[in-house]
Amino acid sequence: MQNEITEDKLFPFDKIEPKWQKFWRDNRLFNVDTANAKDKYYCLMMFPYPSAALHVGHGRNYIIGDAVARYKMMRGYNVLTPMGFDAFGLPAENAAIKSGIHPETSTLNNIRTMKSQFNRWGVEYDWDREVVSCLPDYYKWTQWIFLKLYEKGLAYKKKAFVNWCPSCKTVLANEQVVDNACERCSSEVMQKDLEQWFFKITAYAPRLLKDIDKLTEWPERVKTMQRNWIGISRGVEIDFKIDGSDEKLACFTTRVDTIYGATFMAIAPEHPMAQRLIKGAKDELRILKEIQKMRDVSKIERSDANVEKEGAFTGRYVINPVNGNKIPIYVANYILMEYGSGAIMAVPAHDQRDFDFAKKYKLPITLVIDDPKNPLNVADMKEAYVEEGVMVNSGEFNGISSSVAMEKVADYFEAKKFGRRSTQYKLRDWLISRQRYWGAPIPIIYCDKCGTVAVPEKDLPVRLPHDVEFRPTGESPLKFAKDFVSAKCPKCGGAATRETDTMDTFVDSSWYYLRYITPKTSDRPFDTATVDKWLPVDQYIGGVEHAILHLLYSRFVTKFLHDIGCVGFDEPFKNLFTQGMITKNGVKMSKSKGNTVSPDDLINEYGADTVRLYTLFIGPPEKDAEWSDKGVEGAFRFLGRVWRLVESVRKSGVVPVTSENLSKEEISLKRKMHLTIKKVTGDLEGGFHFNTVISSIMELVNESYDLMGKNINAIGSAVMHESVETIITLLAPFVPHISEEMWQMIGKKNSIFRSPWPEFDKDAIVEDIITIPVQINGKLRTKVEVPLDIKDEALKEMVLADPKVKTWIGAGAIKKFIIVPKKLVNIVI
RNA sequence: GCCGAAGUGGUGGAAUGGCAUACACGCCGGUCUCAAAAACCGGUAACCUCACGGUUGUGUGGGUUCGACUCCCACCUUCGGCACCA
Repeated sequence: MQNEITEDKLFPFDKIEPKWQKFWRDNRLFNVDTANAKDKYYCLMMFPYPSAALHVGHGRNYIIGDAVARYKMMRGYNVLTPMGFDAFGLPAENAAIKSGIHPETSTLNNIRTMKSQFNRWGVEYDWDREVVSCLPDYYKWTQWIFLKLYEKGLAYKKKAFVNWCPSCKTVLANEQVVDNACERCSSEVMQKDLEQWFFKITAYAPRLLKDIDKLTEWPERVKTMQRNWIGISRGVEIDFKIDGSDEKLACFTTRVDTIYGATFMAIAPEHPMAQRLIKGAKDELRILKEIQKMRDVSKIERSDANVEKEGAFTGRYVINPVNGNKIPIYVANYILMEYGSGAIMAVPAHDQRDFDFAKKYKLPITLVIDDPKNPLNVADMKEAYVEEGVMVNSGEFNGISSSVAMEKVADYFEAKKFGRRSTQYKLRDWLISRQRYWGAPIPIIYCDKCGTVAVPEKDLPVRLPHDVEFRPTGESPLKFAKDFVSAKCPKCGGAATRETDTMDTFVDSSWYYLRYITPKTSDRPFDTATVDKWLPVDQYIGGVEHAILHLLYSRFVTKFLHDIGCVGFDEPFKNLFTQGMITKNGVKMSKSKGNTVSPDDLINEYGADTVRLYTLFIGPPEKDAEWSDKGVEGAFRFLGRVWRLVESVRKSGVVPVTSENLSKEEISLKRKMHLTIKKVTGDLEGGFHFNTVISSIMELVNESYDLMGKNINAIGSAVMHESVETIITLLAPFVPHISEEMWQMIGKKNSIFRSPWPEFDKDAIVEDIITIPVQINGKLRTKVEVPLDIKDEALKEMVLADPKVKTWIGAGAIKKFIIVPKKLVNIVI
C-alpha cells in the first residue's frame, strides 16, 4: 500500500496519535472539578449500550460530541464531558442464553472494547465519572428513585392488558411497540392480562406537553413527535342519564357542537357497566357472547382502523340532555377503554367511524352541520361530513357557525350541569416491569400480613444475584432464585417474598446525566447543589431514535425530582442535537445488513484524524449521509496537504514579526484568514455546521498554497506564519492529534486545547477595492471594480460608462437604477 | 388521513431576498518521471458557437419583487413520526 517513495510524503499519524492520546490523559485535560469550576459547559452524549464493536456510523455521535467539547474548551469553558454505559438489557441476556457467558462478563468485556475504541478515535472523556448502570453503586439509586415514586403514589401495580413479546418473553411499554411489533426483535406483540408495575407518567402529561415550548433549542421534529405522543384533545365530558336508572354514563367528545346529531351511544367491550347494562335483557346470553368475542380479539388487532366494525345492542337507552331523545346503547369493538371514559356519543353524520357503524346496523343518521357551499342531504351522503359548517336541526343553536357553537354549547352544558370541559391525553402510564434477569430488581417485598411493602432505603441496593438460571420462561428468572426471593418483611419481620420483576432499562437511563456530576456520593444519588450548578445540560447529543422514549422519560423523572426538591430545574436538556445516521449502499449501517465499515481498519490505514475529519465533512450532521471510502481518501489528502504546508513554513526559518509593507497577495491572504476565522466561529456558534466549517478551512489552505506558488519568498512571511497558525487552531477540535503535533512543530509549548480560539480583526476584512456585479433587468451582465466608499452618483456614472453596459442598454430608456450598497447594481430598462 | 423534514451538477453538498453550483469526490488534461504512484497546476451544469459570447437552468405550475434556490399560493415526489384516540 505505502511504498518507500510515498512514505515520507505522509504524516506519521501512527506515531502522533498514541502520543497525544497519552498526553491528554496524563495532563488530565478532560477532568473537571465540578465543585469549583467556573464557566461551566456540560456536553453530554447519550450513553451507549455496550455492544461488541462499534462501526463508523456509531462514531459520528462521539466525534461530533468530542469536537464540540474541544471547541468549547478553546473558547475558555470548563467542559464536562463524561461517558458511561447503559449496561442492563436484553441483548446481553439473550447472548448469554446462547453462549453461556454471564451477561455481566460479556457486558464488562464490551465496555472495555468500547473504551479502547473511543481512545483510538481520540474521543476523550472524564473517565473519573464513568457510570455503569448494571453496577450496584448505580442501580442502588435507580431503586431509590423507584421508592420515591412509590412513596408519592406515582409507582403502582395494577392488573392490565399489557404488550407481551413472545420472543423476548417479557412485557413492553407502549413506547416500545412499533407497528404491533417488538421494538427490539420485531416479533409480533401479543396482549396479556398481567399484574405489572407502572409509573404514573400521565400525571405529568399536561406539564410534559406544555414545557415542550420551553425547549426552544430542540429540533422541531423531536418536539412534534413528543407532542403527538402525548396527544392532547380538548373537549367536553357529558353525563348521559341511563333511561330507567339513576346511573349516568360519561362520555368525552371533542365535537360537542354535534350533540343534537347523536343517534346512538357506543361503549368499549371492557367497559365496567357493560355487564350490568345487559343484565335482564331477553337475549342476555347471546349479547354476552358477542361482547366476549370482541374482547377476545387482541387490542392491537382491534385498533387497526381497517378492521370491520362490530357491535351489539345492550337493550338499554340513555337520554340526550339537550332534547330528551332516547338513544340506544351499543357495545362496539372500535371503542377503546383506555381513552376518555371508554364510551362515546356517536354522531354518524359527522364522524366517519360512527357513520360506518350506523350504516352497518341501520341506525338513524341526523345531519346537524350543513356545508355552506354544497348543502347536504342525508340520503345522498357517502361519508361523514367532518368539516365546519352551519348548525341545523340543533334547536336554539341553529344558524350559527359550528366553530362558534362549539364554545356556546360547551358554556350551555356547564351552565346546565350536563357536563364539563375536559382535556384528554393519549399518553399512557409507563409500564416498567420486565420478566427478565438482567435489570435492576424492583425494591418491593410482599408480606402475607402487611401486604406490599417498600424496601427501606437503608437496605438498598437490592442486589441482583449472580448465579441464576436465566432461560426465559415467561416468568421472571429471579422467581427461581430461592435466596433472592425469600426475605424478611421490613414492617413485621415475618417471612416474606421479594418482587422478582426487574425494571425497564429506560428507568436506568432516565437519570444517569445527574449521576455524572457527583458520581461517588454514597449516601444519596447526587449532590443537589452541584447538580443545580451544572444542569440543565448545555448540549445533549444523540440519535433521533430516542426522540420519544428516553427523552420523554428523562423529562418526566427530572420533573418528579424537581417536585420532591432534589433538583432546582424541571427540564434536563437545554440544547438537543440529533445526528443523522450513516448509510452504506443506501441503508443504515448495521451488522445484520453486513454493510458496516470498521473504524479500526481505517485508523490503521489513514489515522483517526482522517476518519474524524471525513465523518464531520460528510454532510450536515443532522442529516443522514452515505459513507464513501473515496471521501476518506480525500480527507487524508487534505491533512497531508496541511502537514506539508506547515513543514515548509516551519523550515523557512525565523518569522519576521512586522506585518507592515505587505504585498497585495499578502493582504489578500490576511483578509482570507480573518474571514475564515469569522466564518468558522459563526458556523460553530450558529449550529454544528462542521461540513461548511471544514470547507472554509480548506479554502484558506488553498489560498496559502496559491500564495506560495506565486511567490516563493512568501513562505517566510509573517502573514504566512499567521495563516498557518490559524489553520492549525481552527482545525484542532476536529483533528486534535495532528493539530497538537503541528502546534508543537511551530514552536508552541502549551496544549492547543489550552490555547485561545482566534478572534477575527474587522479591519483586516475590509477591502479598499470591491467588485460590484451589474445586472440589467435582473440578469448579470458585467462587473465593475470600484473603491469601497464610492458615492452612489459616482458609481452610477461609472457603471453607465462601461462599454458592456452601454451595449446592453442600447437605445432603451432607463426606468430604474437600483444600488444595493457594497453589493450590487441593477438597471431596469 | 394528520403532523414534521426534504427535493440544487455525474456524486456528497454550498448559498435563506442580491454573482446559483463554494468545498470535496469522480472524471479529463498538463508538469515532474525511463515509467507509474504521490505531489503540484488547470478544466469540468446543459445547450448553441471555431471563438468572443449567448440561451436555459435549483421537483411542477402560478404569484409577490428591480431582483426568488430563498418569500406567498396550489400541486407532485421521497423520507420520518402518529393514526378507529371519540
